[in-house]
Amino acid sequence: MPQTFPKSERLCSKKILGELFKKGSAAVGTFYLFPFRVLYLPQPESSSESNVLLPAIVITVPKRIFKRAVDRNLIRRRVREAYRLNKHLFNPEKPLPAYIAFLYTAKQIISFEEIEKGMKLAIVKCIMKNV
RNA sequence: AAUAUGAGUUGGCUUAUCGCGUCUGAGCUAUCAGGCGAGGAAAGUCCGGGCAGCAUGGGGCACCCUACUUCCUAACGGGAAGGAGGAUGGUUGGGAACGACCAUUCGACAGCUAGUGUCACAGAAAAUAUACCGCCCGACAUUAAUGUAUAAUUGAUAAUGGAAAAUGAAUGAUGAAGGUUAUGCUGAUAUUAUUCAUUAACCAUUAUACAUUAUUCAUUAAAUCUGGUAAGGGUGAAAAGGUGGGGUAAGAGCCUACCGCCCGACGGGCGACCGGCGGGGCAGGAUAAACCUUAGGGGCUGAAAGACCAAAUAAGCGUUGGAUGUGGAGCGGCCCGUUCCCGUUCUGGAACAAUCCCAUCCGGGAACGAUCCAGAUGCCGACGCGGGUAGGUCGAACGAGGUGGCCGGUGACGUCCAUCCCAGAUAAAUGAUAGGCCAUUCUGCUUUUGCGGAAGGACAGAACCCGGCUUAUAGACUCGUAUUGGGC
Repeated sequence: MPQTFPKSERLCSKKILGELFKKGSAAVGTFYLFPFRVLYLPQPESSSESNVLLPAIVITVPKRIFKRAVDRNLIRRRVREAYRLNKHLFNPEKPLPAYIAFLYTAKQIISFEEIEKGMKLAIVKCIMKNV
């Protein structure tokens, strides 16, 4: 699996984002794992012919905690890098979630090693839950 | 050299791997190769402009902004040069008040002499120069004190003289009761006269010093009144031009010299302004970042502007098809429909009945219908237009552009020439890992040099674009100034 991160793996549609963050939706699965809070949506049944696609993800860093844009940029880039280097953990033969949101919830900037460790655990847990 | 301070420049470098955005070229389906890829502030969003849409006849009011002069600029609240002023330091003139020169530096610097308002606390007083305190002349004769003079009075002391009264004594006189034998004698007590002594109120005279009272005069103080004052009142951010001299009852630009201030014309400067000259005794406290006045400027909204393409979808429009249905011409057989006639029933009316009239249902009879033409309405369907959602394209990366040079200008800046293309995303690219170097901090060994180890790299992330301003900024470098130390 290539370690690329093209546009198709980034969640940009406002509609889907609204669906993902809609409060109380039964379709959205959620769990907490330091330093993330993860939201995900399963694949719709109708589009079963394109099941080889990897999920589209979105990363958020709260502005309320990190006031400066530099800090938010740094965290987002580290999280994205951790996902890019570890997304091979997703087994294409098993059903994958379609959309994932990683919400960064730590109160301070943590190092790349810790983020990578958390990301690995989060991906594994995501697969387990989705099955 | 160090330190402080001001101004300016810079704002870690590099290699490899894996990635990201964009452009170009191959492929034209995977993909591959190459180029480029955050800042001086990208920040705050405080000014100004480009650009875009909307609005808009002219003028005025309101509101907002600007405010020494000249210049630069597309424009500005920005910048440059200058003017006046302030602060600090130095030199210097003067008796002082106050100046002159030099260096550094600061600042929104039109107008309180258009009008209105405000001025806490302190202070006599914060704008009316009066009240108050104070100072001075005068009046009044009031009070008090002192002094002088005169007069009176009272008291004290001393001396002299007199003396009521009291007490005592002496000498007389009278002499009751009682006693006694008794004319007589005695006779307490009492009364009284005289004399003396003591005490002594009191009186008179003289002397002494003092006191009191009254009057006269003088001085002082206090009070009252009239007037003159603005020198003084030490508080305050700010006190009614300042200093010296004269002057005065006390004072005062009241007078005078100097300083300051105001006015005038003259000369210099594009101008702000400056210079000397002449005149004026001097009015005008501060505050306009109070309202306000004067002069100049400002249409409103911002790229989430705006333009375009366009699945979906509502209204609407056009073409066309279908069924329904209207009118005319025309044909004619049934069902059926329409029309007319007859009968019956029912309703209503003619006051009631009869009868008649109107409309309706039912039954019977007669006539019409094919087809063609006309214009219109509603329904259903198809296609197209329209509309604009999801989405996409443009706006949007060649520009008041950068760099270098000549020339002009004190300078900001401008003309010209050469050269370069230097981020362009849209849930939003610049990251991760590993290594080396650089600088910093801590630390071990080491006399230093040096050899190691650890930490970790200032402020901070483009979003339509420019010109500014403001704010943040570790460290390094350059220049100026000041102080200190050292050397020549």
